[in-house]
Amino acid sequence: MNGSNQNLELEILNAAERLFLRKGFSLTSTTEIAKEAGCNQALVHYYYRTKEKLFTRIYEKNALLFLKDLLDGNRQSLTFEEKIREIIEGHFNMLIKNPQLPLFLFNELIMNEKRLEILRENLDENHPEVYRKFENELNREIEKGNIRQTTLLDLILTTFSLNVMLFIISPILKKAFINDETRYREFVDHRREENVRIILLSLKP
Amino acid sequence: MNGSNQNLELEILNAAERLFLRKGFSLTSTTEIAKEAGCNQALVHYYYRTKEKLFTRIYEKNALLFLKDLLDGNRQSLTFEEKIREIIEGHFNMLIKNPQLPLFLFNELIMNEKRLEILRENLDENHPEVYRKFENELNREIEKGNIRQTTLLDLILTTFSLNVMLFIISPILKKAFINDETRYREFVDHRREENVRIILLSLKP
DNA sequence: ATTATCTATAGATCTATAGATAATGC
DNA sequence: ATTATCTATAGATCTATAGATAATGC
Repeated sequence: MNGSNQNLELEILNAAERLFLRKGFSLTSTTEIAKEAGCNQALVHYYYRTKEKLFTRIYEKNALLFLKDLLDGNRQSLTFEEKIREIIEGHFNMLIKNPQLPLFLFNELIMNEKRLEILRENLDENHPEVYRKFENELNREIEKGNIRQTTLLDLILTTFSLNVMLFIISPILKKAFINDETRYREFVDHRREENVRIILLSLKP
Repeated sequence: MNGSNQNLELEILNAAERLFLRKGFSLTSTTEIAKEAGCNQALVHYYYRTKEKLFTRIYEKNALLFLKDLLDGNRQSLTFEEKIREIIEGHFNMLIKNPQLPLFLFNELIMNEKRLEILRENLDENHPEVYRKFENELNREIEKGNIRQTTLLDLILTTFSLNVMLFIISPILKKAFINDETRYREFVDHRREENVRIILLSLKP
């Protein structure tokens, strides 16, 4: 309903994104999307044909957002440890901007197996070289004895776990433990540092 | 459809639980529950009145299962470190038995704020003493200098994150990284040990 | 008599499309 | 002419209930 309607097609896409992210595919109706976009329900189908197609488009966009620059390695002349810190913090900060993203992606993936393909494609398309490059670096550091024996998968999973779960659990945190908005933000900052610390510690030989 | 129908009321509850856990509230219809239970759709409402009431009952049961003995401290004469290991592994093993639990609980919570109350009640009812007791122990260990300065919330969140995320992400893991079932189970065992290791390390002064 | 089970249906969605009308680009 | 927008509606759900029939407990 914002953006003064001069481009309804886009308005519908944005309305759909807001609603899908908040309530998921099955609880969001095209009627509701139309209402949120400020048009009638037929228009939603005129532009995007089916609810499924509209959803898939939004899911793809967000899967990309979630996976891109996960290991974005073009942070030049840093030590390996600094690089890891950058990656963890970068990922964490992306989550601050998009806190509903992980639950949305994981959940819709469970509800419809087709969506796994979208995630997988995005993984395949975007990263193989970046991955390989980072994995090589990791292995070099292990050989040098700077970090202990481990795998890229373990490192990614640990980072993912610590970073993502904070935001998945945040509704509970906010209402049951940290009701104050300022204290919540302080806690989030604290956890960013904590996660970096935990991961770096876990890599020590 | 199992259990040879002598108790349809229970059969319906079980069918509903299976479906709700797999597909969530909104994608599961009472018609489908009836079919899965091997009866007609009216019976579902006869026994449980509304879909919402039926769902709430199942949600409560699973919230309890998820939260109970999280810190169950009656593991007698162990050192604090051994106790922490027991807690982490106990939690992890509960997740192995109920891998769909976390995503189900978190997701339905987002979809309907009312469900937060159920989680909160379960937290309040079950734990205050156990929490306090464990927190005291934690603080004593900190004073003694055996572990570094930290809080119970941080410790719980870290444990939660590392343990739970593995199972949330496991569909992706299975289809995109570890296709072989045996290797997947090995990886799960490996992560249990890894999580214990990471958490214990993070507590060192 | 009471409880369990079934059939049938009202009423409320919701998605997708057909067909009419208005706006825009030549 | 073509594209955008609207109204109206078909057809497919789905939940909840009414009312009939079967099974069970005295």
